[in-house]
Amino acid sequence: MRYDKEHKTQTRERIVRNASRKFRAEGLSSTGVAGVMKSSGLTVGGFYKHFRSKDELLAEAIAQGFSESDEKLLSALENFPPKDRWKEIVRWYLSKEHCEGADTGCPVAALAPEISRAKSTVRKRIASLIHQRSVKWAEFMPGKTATEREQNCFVIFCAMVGAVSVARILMDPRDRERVLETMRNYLLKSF
Amino acid sequence: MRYDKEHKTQTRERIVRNASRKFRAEGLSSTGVAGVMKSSGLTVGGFYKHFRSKDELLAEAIAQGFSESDEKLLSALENFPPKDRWKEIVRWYLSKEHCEGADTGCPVAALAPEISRAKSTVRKRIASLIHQRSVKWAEFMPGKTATEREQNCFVIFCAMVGAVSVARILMDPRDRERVLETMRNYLLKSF
DNA sequence: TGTACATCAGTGAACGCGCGTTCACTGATGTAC
DNA sequence: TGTACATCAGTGAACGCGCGTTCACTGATGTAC
Repeated sequence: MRYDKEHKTQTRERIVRNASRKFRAEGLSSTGVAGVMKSSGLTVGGFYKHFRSKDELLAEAIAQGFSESDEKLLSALENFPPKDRWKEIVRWYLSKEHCEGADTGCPVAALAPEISRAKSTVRKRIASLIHQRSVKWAEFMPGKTATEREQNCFVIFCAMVGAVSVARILMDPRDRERVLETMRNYLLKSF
Repeated sequence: MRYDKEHKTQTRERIVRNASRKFRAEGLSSTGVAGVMKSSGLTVGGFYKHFRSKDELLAEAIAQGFSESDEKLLSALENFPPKDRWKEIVRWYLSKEHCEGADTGCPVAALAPEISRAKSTVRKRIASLIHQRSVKWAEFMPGKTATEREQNCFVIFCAMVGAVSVARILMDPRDRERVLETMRNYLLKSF
């Protein structure tokens, strides 16, 4: 073979990583296959040596976005005592950095309505990822019982998704910060 | 003239109304000018007798979506005593009907991330509509002072946007209903 | 009252462009002899 | 050790298609004379 054994795997991962950012930054239908390949230093033709279709890339890129943003979050959480960890999730999710860095942030806040219009194979996979993450996050959440933590997890998660989605529409940075701050204060004092 | 004086205005309004639904149902970049004209019983060519560009239609269609869904909501509110009106807003926004009828529902829940990627002329106009509506809704919201009501309005609005956005991704109707119900119960008991 | 002309909402073909996908090809390497 | 061949990640041109936009045209009507 022309390249070492791991070369293809690495190229594929690079494509997925770049696609993941492009999708979150520019949206699902505005991001093209050619652009993704170019941003990975490749040409269009090679795409189908790695993926069967754009939809296959889509699903993997969003999955990558979940694990990427989760990894960043969960490793930052280690420095906090278990009881305060949910507060740290709230602070990170509703931070100026996350609001401004859609390309490296939560795929749900960046793409929710477009995902709900995607092919059901894609939708199904993302729905299951949301579920998985919700279970993972629930253990950090406030609440006495597991059910309570799970419910609070969904409430807090959805509330944050909405706040970031709305904040990102606003043009004035001060307006954006006000939306984030209002939600942050509210959530932190309510649980 | 070929048509009566009001004909052109009526046609334009019809195009905006149809576009408004199509945008909310299919997304901003997936909805084409030709499709909008066809759904209004017209052909592409005539579009530019009414609008300077797709972006001009976009802004007006989203504005139309706001006033349409607000009108429906506010008229339903008249049957409830002022103190309970915010609860009715929550019940409507988090209803199964609203979740399933994106095309006639709140444009923010249906389009937030795509709006935040739109041209700044469009974004600016929508941001101001969100602001206006927030002021209008605030008077129904719980809270002792105007500031408190305004803040609660943003918290409740964002939380609902997130819940509907997330619910719409899920494929199982029971999962969707669970997300909506959890948020509904939470908001109604928290203010 | 009758005729010629102006108006203008709407038509439908055409424009260049970018899309997702296909395909014959390249060329550096590993393998067989 | 040296040569011929197979492999296969990546290339780049081409495919049909739908997009936003333009434009010469139509044809029913109102207006001028």
